[in-house]
Amino acid sequence: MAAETSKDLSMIEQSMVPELTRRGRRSRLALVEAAKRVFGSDGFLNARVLDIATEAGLSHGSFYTYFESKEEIFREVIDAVKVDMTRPVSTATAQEDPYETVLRTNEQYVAGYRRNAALMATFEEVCTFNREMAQYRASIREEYIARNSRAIRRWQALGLADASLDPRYAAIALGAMVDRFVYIWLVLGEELDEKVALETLTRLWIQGLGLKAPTGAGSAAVPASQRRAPGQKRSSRKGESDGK
Amino acid sequence: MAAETSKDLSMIEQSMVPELTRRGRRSRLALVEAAKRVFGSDGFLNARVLDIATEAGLSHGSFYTYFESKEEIFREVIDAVKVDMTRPVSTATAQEDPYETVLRTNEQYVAGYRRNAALMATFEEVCTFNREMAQYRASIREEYIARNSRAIRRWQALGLADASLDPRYAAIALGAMVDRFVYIWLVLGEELDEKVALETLTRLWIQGLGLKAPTGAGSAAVPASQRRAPGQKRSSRKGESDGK
Amino acid sequence: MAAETSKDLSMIEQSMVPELTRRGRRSRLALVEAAKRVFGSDGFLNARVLDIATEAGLSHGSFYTYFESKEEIFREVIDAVKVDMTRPVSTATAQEDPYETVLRTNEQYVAGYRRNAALMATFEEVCTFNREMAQYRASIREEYIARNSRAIRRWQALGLADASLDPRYAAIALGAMVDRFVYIWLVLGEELDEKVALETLTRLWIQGLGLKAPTGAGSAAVPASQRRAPGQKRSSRKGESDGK
Amino acid sequence: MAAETSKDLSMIEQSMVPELTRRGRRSRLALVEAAKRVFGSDGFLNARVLDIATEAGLSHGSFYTYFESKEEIFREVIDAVKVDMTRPVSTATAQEDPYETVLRTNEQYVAGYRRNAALMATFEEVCTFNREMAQYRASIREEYIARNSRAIRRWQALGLADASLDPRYAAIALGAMVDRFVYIWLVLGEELDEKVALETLTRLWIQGLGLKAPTGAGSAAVPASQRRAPGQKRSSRKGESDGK
DNA sequence: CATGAATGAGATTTCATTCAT
DNA sequence: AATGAATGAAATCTCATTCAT
Repeated sequence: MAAETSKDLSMIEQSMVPELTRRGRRSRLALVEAAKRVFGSDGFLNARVLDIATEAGLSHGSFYTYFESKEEIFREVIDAVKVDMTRPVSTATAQEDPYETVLRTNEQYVAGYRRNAALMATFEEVCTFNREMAQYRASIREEYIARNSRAIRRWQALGLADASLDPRYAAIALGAMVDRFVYIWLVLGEELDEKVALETLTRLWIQGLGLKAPTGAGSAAVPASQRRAPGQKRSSRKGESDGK
Repeated sequence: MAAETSKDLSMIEQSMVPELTRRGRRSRLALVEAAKRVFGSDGFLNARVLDIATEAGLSHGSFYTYFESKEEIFREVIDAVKVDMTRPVSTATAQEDPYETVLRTNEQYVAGYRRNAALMATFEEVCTFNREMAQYRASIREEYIARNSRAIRRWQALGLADASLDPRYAAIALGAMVDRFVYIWLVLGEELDEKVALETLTRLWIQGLGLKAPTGAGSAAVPASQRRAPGQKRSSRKGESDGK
Repeated sequence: MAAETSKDLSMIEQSMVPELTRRGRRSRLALVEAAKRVFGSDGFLNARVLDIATEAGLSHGSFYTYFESKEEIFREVIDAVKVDMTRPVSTATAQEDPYETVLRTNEQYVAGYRRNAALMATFEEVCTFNREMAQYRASIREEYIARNSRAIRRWQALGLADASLDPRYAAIALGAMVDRFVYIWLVLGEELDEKVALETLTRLWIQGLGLKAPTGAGSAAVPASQRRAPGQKRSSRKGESDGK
Repeated sequence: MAAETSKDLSMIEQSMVPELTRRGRRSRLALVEAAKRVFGSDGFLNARVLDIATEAGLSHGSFYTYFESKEEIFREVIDAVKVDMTRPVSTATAQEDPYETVLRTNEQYVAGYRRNAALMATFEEVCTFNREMAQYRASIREEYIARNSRAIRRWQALGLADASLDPRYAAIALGAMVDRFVYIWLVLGEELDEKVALETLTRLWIQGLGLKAPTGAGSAAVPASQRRAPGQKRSSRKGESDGK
């Protein structure tokens, strides 16, 4: 579900990049931006250092002036994604009712995910075979879980939420629901209506916890025409291999 | 959530492997079994054809007598996984109440996932970069979605479930929840108690849809001692690269 | 000075090369022979795996079927050199007088060195920057030292040799003299007369230890015409870099 | 054996470096001193221009203001070593007897070698693959040979030395002995006692030529405890590769 | 003079797949 | 059928040297 601050991987990086000239900083930045594009469209495995350098308008050897490896620049890219995803968009009013709170949070998560969908796909890719990235993602997930656990516990204490639910387990499950739903939608290309998607997720979340959702006025009615046959439509990804 | 039959990828294979001597069939089978072990412990990228052949007690080159590529044998392995996951364990009594129905289905899904956790991890890995596998998984997902959509629509028609929910969207979301939760648990190694996990998933599912769950008698209380700090513990996977 | 048996590096190798077909053995042998030629003419640093494979009539990837690295095949080449250098040419009659003994030994050493001069040069090259090779050479040297120390001690015990000399120090020094003299001669290309060279080395050795050398009948007289200005003439080495 | 003056390589350099400001001269000197340290500890191949510049407190690019290449600065370093090795330490009394003369010379050689052992190791390294350096070393060796040949011829003329020896061959051999002995000792790390080492070398030299050495009073007796198992111990060299 | 960014040649190594026996 | 030898594409990374500021 929601997003929050955490210790970034970038701390290490940032302390090591101080002494660069203006030109150097420009080149480094160009590499990072190029890496976002290349990783976003080719995935991690298919991305070549040469592609990134070329895309940045640099020679391939220059890459190594700024980064030690493809992994290192990927960490930096992902770190930027994380920062972007967790930027405190709306200073949510704490007084809102649970449904509104969850809805706002989901809206922000979707907005952030949408901005970074291609890179999130690549992040998932890397997490399947790279231990360090998997751990980084686990730490991000843990933040979400901790935050949501606290919210659930609070609602339980107020007698609003189902007390028989284990807050941590519920937080893991509901976080998984939102995260995976959005992945299916924005990465795998399942065509879904944003309004309906958000209302569905939020209502399931709220009702699942035993909280009260607003009566479904005109909420979730969707024209049948918007439903299509499933299947992957990752139009944003070019140059895919067939899995050598 | 639940599992069901579908057109297997294996159909193509099976029609192409008729003329095999007894010895040939034994070798082919040995390769598939070896591939399960190797893919399960090394992932797809790190698995080498040589390893599979050796594990099967065959020479390197013999592999290509039976399979055209690493992808092909992987498809066959995954197909076997799918068959195992969808085997109609309990012929569920249709009269059961929704909570029991969903609980049974989730139990079966977890049991199946547990039997194939290592290969499911590898399946996820491959789906991140291989279009064909991603589509295959999408088709499997679609079966689950279709089936669950129907169940939800039925419950809505009976006045049992929240009519304001779009059945397809809800089915996608709840399916994503179960699938991802189990992945976090059985693949990423989040240590969770099985009973609590199943009860949590089922209750969120049922209540999310506005159905009635049994009052949480002794259901979801978990000793705090069972909760641990998160983080990946995929002990079953050896030889992982760092993602070079 | 002299040569002798020792534990070869080859032991490890040989136990790992048993299961090769006739064709495989032929290829492997071709690689070793090619490596001798390439290392001999290009040195170690300038030799490329590709050159060796090509010289052996194989593709460059095939090299790695038989050897893990340039280092590994070099070890094998050097091991063959060592075996060739230490082959027990003449089972020297123990009764010979010291001068004759030393002369025979030096003759054999020179003969062996001459057969392997190009590779000895490369061996020296590698020993300057590779610890393992340096240690291997040190172990070979130690054999020579041990053997010569014993001989010197024996002669001292018989009252034939200067008792005030430390046998080990003398063995190191005299071994260094022969080894380096031959290197200057056969590797660096100092043009010297073989007969004079051997007599000079032997006489210095014998007299240095205080032993009796035969009166220099017609021994060491060399026409002045045979003496030329020094300077490197390593005609056998092509493709030398200028030390990039 | 001994050391002496010769035509330096540096002549060329010096004539090309006249127009340097005070600051320029300081930078250039800093580079040479830095190069001595870096070449001494890393060898030639492993030494990077970047390391030298950094060690000198200069930027990477500035190196090329003063030197055209790594080779060029190495030549200058080696030239300084040569000058240091051949500095006329003791104004030897010509009247001394041969043993004393040789002993003094060897003492000086050892002292010089000891001051420059790390760089002498690197010099040897470079000579194995760089023609120019090999020739430079050959020219230095030739000086030693010429000088010692003359000495031997003088002693033969005086009836002191074995007339059957060819002076040049003997000079080459005895020079090789001293040079290589000292290399084994000071570069390869063979642990030896200085006094015994010098007496052994000198006695072998003198007696080898048929000259009279002083009766070995307390000369070459060494406590057995000082003798250790051989093997390379080049503790002064860090960052050695394994010869990739 | 100094700087440090940019260049690019070059070599190693892996492994899926093909092929000759 | 089985074997295992042969192939070669591909990608990473290093570092001496050049160059623009």
